[in-house]
Amino acid sequence: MILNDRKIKILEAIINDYIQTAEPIGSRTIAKKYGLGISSATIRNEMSDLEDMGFIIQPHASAGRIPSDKGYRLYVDRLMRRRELTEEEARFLRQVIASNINQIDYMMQETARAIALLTNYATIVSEPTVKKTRIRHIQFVPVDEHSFVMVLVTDSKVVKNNVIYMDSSPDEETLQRLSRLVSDSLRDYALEDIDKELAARLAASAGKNAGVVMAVLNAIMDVIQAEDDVQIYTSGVKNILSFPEFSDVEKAKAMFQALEERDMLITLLGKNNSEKIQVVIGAENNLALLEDCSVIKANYNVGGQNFGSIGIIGPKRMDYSQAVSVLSGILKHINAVIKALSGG
Amino acid sequence: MILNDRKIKILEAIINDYIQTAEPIGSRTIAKKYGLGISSATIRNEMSDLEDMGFIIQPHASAGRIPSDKGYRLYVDRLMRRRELTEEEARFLRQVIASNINQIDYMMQETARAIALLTNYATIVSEPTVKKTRIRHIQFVPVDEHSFVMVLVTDSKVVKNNVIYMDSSPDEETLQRLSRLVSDSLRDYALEDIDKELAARLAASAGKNAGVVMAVLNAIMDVIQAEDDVQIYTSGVKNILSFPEFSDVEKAKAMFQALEERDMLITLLGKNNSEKIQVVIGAENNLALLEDCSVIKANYNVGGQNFGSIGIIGPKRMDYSQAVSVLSGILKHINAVIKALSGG
DNA sequence: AGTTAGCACTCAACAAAAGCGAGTGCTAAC
DNA sequence: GTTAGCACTCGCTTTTGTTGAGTGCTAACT
Repeated sequence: MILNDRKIKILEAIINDYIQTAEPIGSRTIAKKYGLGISSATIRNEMSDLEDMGFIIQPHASAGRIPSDKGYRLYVDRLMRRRELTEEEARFLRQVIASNINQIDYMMQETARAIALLTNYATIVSEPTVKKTRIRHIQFVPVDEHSFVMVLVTDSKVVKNNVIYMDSSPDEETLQRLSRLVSDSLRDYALEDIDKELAARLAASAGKNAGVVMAVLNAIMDVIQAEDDVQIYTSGVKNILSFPEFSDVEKAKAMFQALEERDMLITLLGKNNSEKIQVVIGAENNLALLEDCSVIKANYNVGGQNFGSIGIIGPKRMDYSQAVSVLSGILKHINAVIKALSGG
Repeated sequence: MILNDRKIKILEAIINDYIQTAEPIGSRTIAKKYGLGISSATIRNEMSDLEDMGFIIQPHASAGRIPSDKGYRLYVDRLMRRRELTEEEARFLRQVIASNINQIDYMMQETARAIALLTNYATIVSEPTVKKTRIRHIQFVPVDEHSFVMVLVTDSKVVKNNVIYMDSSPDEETLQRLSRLVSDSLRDYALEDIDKELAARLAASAGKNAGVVMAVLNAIMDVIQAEDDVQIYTSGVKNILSFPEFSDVEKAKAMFQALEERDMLITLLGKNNSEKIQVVIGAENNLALLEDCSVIKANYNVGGQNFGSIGIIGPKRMDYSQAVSVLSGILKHINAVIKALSGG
């Protein structure tokens, strides 16, 4: 059986309608609503074919049809019209990014928020670990008699700070001197390469300030530990409640639960270096808990090897077109900003 | 009519039962389940009195009774037994706080999380603004040719950092010198007192580095702006879905919406200097959207005048006893830690 | 006077039954 | 190849009963 033009038109009508209404649609309704110039009976025959070919499904005998995963796949790959962002949306995204360039982690959180706001879908963002990045600079800043701050800048320009408490914090001069010592000694070390042994060695060279140096290195190791893997931010999870497919509280709860499982989200965002936008439909993600969802995802580049990802999660009948547009729009901005900042 | 001992016992039974089951309870069930040594008919008479006195309500004619706000109030004020935290719970709280003393904002976020985890209620935490705090130290740390970090320490020991981008960032020596200049000039200034005029004056004194100084002061003003008011963190909002009173998706959605309204949460946490734990029951909070909820809240002290608040939000039939215990437990730890850290 | 058994009454909640209507597949005519 | 027509299906909504937990009242009992 061949997928002729008319079948495609009908399939398109079914999918568009279902995306809008979340209700199965029947032949008569298609005939009336979408003037295809053919009768409901003809549509009926074509729909029967489309079902045989696996593009649509009948949830139960006397109901209309809904798209299958395969149907959505066809739609996304060949039918969907990619729409442009409106000037307003583009401006909003630009603004969110521009006003958060000072801290990349914060920027990614805000990005997730902006996407969720714009699309009304849940959004997850992963931020790459700093483990593999190298130390560029360390500086100590006095706080009070008992504490000082260690500021750590990595070569991916991530800034971490950590307050270090001591019985008695060194004076400003000493801190300054130690800053230089530690900074010079550790420059270009990868964070993950700092271990107890190195710490001991460096502490020894600090003479009577060994305790301070030791505390600092412990703090650095804490940073690594805290970041164990990637950082995951979610936003707009509550949007799930708006979709009729989750109007059963139990289902909604399951979704919430799923979206709190770090491991699952990491799997979901996947690990690959593609810079393309990927669409994962329904069971394609191989996660039983999320088989009723689709994900639009893409990677963004943070200095060479380090990829973070952004994913938009919605029901399978999500507005793929919009989600793809928004995601591609935001990626453009992020990549531009990151490139510009990293002194390109 | 007098609230004699027997009435109180019955009221207590009603409330305890309702907290557990979320179902109205009738006289016969009380007689059977709570051996009070009187018949259901007697209980019936007493319940009729309790209803007249406004402590309980009949949701509809042929249903049992549920506690009214007034009933809960009596329960909280006079009947409730305050239970101790288990050793395990206490250990958990201690550990959460201890492992986050390095950054107070992060600590408060984690605290919210811990409470939500322990109680299964939604938790909100507010962190006081830094506007009124005074600058203690400012230090610049180089990042790359185009940027450096400004680290700002206030007298409440809050640390903020902000990446500053320039066409060409000064070299390390210059940064060091400027750090000292700016730090010395601004020490003891309240953040909110930094304005354009002061900025211009200081920039002028920096000679050819006026641009750098100006950028820094803009960044500081950004910090103030970003913090416009208080910072609010929420956690465990999804717990709401577990309560039968929100099993209707629309109601749940309304709650989610409400818990995203900053202004409402700020009102909810209120502003007062009491260090006591306060219980706000149902409509007492004067927020129509949250009239079906109760809040257990308390302030914690961050250096003198600055108060942040923690609030636990649940349905009116929440386990007040547990919530109060957890909150008082955590407050003890937080106050102890903060006092210890602030070099007391 | 306080307590209790007994009874008529109410009403939400559940379940079965009935009817509706959107949908299908098939057939026969165009 | 297309379409009108028709019998049939079956989930949804509405209706109608039925049940049972609960009440208030009365009369008898301690």
